[in-house]
Amino acid sequence: MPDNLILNPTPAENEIPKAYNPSVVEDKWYSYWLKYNLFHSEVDETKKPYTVVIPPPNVTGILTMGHILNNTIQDVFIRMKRMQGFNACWVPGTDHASIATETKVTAYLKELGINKDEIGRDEFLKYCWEWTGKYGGIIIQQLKKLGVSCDWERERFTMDDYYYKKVLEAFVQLYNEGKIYRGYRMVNWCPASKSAISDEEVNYKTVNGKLWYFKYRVDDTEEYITVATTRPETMLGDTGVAVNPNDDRYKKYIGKTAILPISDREIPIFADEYVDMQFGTGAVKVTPAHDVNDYEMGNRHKLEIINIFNDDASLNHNVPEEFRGLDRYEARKKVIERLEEFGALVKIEDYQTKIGYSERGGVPIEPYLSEQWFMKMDDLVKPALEVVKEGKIKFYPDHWVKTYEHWMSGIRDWCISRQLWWGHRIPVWYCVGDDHCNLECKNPIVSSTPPEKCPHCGSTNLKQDEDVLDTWASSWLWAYDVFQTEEEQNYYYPTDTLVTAPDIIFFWVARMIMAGLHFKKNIPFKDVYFTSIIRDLQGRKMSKSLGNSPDPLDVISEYGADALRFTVIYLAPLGQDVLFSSERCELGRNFANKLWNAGRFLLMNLASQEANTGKLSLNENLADKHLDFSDHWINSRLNQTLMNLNNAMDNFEINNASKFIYSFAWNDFCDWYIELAKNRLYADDGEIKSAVLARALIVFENLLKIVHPFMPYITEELWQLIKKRKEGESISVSDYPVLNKALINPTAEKEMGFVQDIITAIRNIRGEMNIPPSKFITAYLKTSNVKPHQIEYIKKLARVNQINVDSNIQKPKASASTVINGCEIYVPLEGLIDLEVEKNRLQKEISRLENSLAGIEKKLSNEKFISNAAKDVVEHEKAKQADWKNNLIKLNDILANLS
RNA sequence: GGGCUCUUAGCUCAGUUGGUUAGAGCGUCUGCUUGACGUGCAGAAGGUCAAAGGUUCGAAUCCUUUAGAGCCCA
Repeated sequence: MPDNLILNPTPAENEIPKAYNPSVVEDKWYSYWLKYNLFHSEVDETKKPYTVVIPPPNVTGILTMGHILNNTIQDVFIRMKRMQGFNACWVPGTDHASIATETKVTAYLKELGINKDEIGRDEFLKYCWEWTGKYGGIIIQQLKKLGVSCDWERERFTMDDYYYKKVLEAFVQLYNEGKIYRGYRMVNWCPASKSAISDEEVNYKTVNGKLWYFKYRVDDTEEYITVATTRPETMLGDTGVAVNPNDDRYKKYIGKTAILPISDREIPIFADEYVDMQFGTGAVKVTPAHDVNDYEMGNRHKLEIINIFNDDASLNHNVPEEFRGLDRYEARKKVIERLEEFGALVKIEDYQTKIGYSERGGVPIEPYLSEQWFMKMDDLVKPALEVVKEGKIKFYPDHWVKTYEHWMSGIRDWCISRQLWWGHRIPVWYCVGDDHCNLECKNPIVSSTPPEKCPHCGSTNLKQDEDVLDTWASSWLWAYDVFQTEEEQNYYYPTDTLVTAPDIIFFWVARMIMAGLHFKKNIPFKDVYFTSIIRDLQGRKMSKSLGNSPDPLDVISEYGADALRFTVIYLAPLGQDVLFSSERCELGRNFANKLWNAGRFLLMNLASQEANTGKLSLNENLADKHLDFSDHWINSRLNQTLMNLNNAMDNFEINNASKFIYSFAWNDFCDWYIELAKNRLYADDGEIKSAVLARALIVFENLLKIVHPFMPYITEELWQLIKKRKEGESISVSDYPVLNKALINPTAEKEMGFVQDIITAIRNIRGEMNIPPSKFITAYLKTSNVKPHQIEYIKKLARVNQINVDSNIQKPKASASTVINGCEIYVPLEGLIDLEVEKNRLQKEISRLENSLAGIEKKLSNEKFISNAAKDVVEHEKAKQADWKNNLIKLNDILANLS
């Protein structure tokens, strides 16, 4: 129990606005939290850490609704744990986003008429840093508006010196372990960014394309062999024609050569099992340099490999003059024209095909042969798969485990080099050499610091690899290298919860698990929460190009950060997409306003009490005095809510948690408890008044605390208003309410339920009979169960000025009636009652009861039910049957005597 | 083609291991300036739980099939 409540001297009734105004409150408290450094964490062996690392947004990106959801969820976890006494540490930061940033800077320079290649690497990187400096802070500032409680002293960037070094060291270690190698392979080439990309960065789309049929003349004959292709332009690089060895149509051509039109090249016709006899004509053109399958066939049959593309997918010098320099789609048209002229175009069919697009560049990728760095996946994958299978790392929702397993089982080596400049430059040097070079000088020199000379020949003429690492090959160390000392890593790692969007499960989550297990010999996090995807009301993904994404900052200024936070959580069930529009934030705004007004009501009473008593303090000891069933009931509801809330949070059902809180605050506390409390607050006994108010304030403070992780600003404001706090105190570091199961009180809940049912029943009659709220009525309760102290509440809330209770009461004439748990309720309505309306009302209730009873009687007359069902289920059904029967008899009686 | 998810009130969704008269928010209708709140209060209407079959004393819930929607991977 805290010290005596000291009245906040400031709030007079007229100073508390009727509606909550977030804009004046939010900035005030955010600066306050930062001023007192409430979100900073230091190693403290006496406290248990709770660690979260932010999924680092692109440094030059701007805040999206996805970030809002993601970061609100993280903040709910971290704030709750902080209040629960954990050493909560949330590390924020940003990602350099190699391709995305470089693309933006390149485009910007182009506008200025500057060509990246002309200014060179160093100059270009200066522009990148300038760009980062200019736009890099924006998303961080936006996040602060959301009210997130990150430890800003720990803000990290993947290009920070420390982190940069760690990325290189990881590369060197893996190289020395033989897990990184260089190879000339076919990769996914993005012609827009002129770089290789990984398999995961390719998105396949179904497009309506064509299938073109060409005929190539078979050498030394007048016969032709017809092939089908979706990519005519690649025929310029054809070096063979393949057929299935079992295909009788083509057996006679195997071993002969075909004459490639346009280029006039002689290419072999050969047999390979890979060829699908059903596809097209059963004969396929083979372009080893530009198709993965063709490449493999080319290797098997030692075909010539002719690369026909430049790095921007225009055609190179390996094609006839007239095609050189053409873009691949221009070239396609021209090839088709030429073939048609030669009479080699047989036919064109519509054909649906899947085309891989570069996630970043947005253009179709090109299978392209080039020298790249690869990381072997086999050894890294095995342990990473195990920890998830064994449940050491848990996914929420858990169906992602299957997706993860599926991907991990089919993963190929990871292409980690990118032909870009912005990023972690591959720590490999090559000896350019001089006269003293020997054979070993051909080996790359791999070192996290620049070598001074070639270890083999001593030459200082070294050249660093031009490429940078895939961004994910840096951010996969995020879970621990954001901590910069061994002590910190030992304390904060493994982290606890990762909250991230499911679309980066492979890019990032899987790779962090691999890195954590490999480099730190421990999992990077225990629980992974995969967020919903935010869509618009039509169910479309929010995207810039569609323009269907509201600017979160606009939403915040219109509705308030708390409203936005609460709304997205309330709307986002685990594993389910969310259909969002900013108007939906009315839900959160209204809830904030409800809390505000509940607080306002209590504060007004506090102020008036202060005026009456002249006392500056409210004795909180009175909170245990003059208790009645409604007090036991609200404590029961509070603790039941805490239990539900804890369970929901333990299972990462965060939106359920928000619903429990919402319903407790609105339905239990505001609609019933405060309304009931008014009776005693307006009574004459000063001590009772104080007791009720003190109690209500305690419940309210607990309510504020459980709302706080969801709505930090308004709860801080109210928490500061209801009681004088010391400078630097904050609800965000106050003690979280602890569940007291002993206060969950079935008796009080039952008693309250009965009172609520009676009140609702009378209100129902009032509504049906069109009795205006201003008119007070008389009611009769035929029962012996209603206790005197309940009657005052019923009178107040049902707007009844006189209640007569007796087990032998006679039904007054011309009254509306109903039966609640055996209690007959009569409302005399002389002159007001419409007999027909009343008859219908009763009849409706009777037939509803009859239906229910019929069902239950069928059940109970079934011997198998009696013998098979659990005892308590049978008992329960029997009790229901008795109750309903009783009610039904009474209702029928009332109906029969209606007059 | 393989895998995963979904289909419950007009809309968006809850519904724990099968056992309540299937719930909430929004929307709709009716009434209301009831000394916190009209961003509100009170009341009401609205559902054969996608379809069919099966298991069971009992199915929105478990199983099978079908139809439709979406996502991921090839």
